[in-house]
Amino acid sequence: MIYEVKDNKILVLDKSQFNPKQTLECGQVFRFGINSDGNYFVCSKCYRATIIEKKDCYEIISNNPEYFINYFDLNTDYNLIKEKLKKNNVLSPMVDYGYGIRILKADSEEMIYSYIISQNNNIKRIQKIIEKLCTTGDVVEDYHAFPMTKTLASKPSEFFSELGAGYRDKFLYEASRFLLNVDLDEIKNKSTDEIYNFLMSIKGVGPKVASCILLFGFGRMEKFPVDTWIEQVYYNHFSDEKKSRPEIQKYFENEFGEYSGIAQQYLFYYERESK
DNA sequence: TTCCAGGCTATGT
DNA sequence: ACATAGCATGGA
Repeated sequence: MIYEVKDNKILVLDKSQFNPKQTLECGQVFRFGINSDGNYFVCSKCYRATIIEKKDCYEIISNNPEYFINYFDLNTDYNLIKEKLKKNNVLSPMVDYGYGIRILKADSEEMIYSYIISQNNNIKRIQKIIEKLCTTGDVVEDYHAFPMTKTLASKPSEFFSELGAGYRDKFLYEASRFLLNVDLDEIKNKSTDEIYNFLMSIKGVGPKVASCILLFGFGRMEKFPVDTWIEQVYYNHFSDEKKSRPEIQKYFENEFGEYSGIAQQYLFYYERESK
C-alpha cells in the first residue's frame, strides 16, 4: 500500500484499504479509543499512535512511526487479498462492508494477557480490565505502557484479584510466572502448530484464545478463531448444519486458506456492526 | 430476574 | 474422543 513517512507522521495515501474505525472497532486489540477531537488512538506495547482523517489520506502520528508501519501492516496490499476472498459469494459483500480492515501486528506477550482476559467476556469490560492492568506499566508521556512480564510476575495475587477480572485472575497470575521463563522471540520462529501447542499449555488458553494470539500476536493469518459471534455468522449465513466450534474453525480455514484470519475479521465486523 | 459476553477447566460418559 | 456444569463480573 502507498504511504509516506515524514518525521513522526505516516501519510496513508490509500483510503480504499485503511480505515481506523473498522480496524480498531473489531476487537483485535483493546487499548484504543476516540480522543475529544474525534480521532482514534491506539496504544501498543510502550507506543501510541493517533490517526487523523484528511480529505485524501490518513495521518498516523506516533512516537515510533517505524513500529506502526509494521503494526498496521502497511507493506501488505489488502486490495489483492480482498479480491481473492471475494470469490466467496457470502463473504464478498462483507469484505465491501469492512473494506478498510487490516490485521494488526500486535505484541505477542500483550496478546497473551489480553486474550486470557477476553474469554467469556465482553469487549467493553475487557478494555476496562486491561486499562487497570496497565496502571502498573511504565509511564510514557501521559499514558501507561502495557506492563512487561517481569513487572507482572513481581505482583502478588492480590493485584490480579483487584483487576475486576473475575475467575480469570488466577490465569493471569499463573501466566505471568510461566512466561517469566519463556523466550517468546525464540518461539516466534517456530511453526504455527508448535506455537499453538505452546499457547495451549498456558492455563486459561484454549483453542479460540490460542488462535487469536496466533493471528494478532504472531502474524499467523491462516488461523480462524471461532467465538460466539462467528458461530452466529456460520448459522446465519453459511449453513444450518450443526457443528462444534472446532469443526466450524476447520470448515472456514479450509474455505479461506492462508487468508482465513482476514476473512474472519470481515465476518466478525459485519456481524457485530449489523446487529 | 435472567441472559450474555472474542471460552476454558474439570469432570463426567 | 465428545458432552456439559460451573465459573466472576457487569450491562442489557
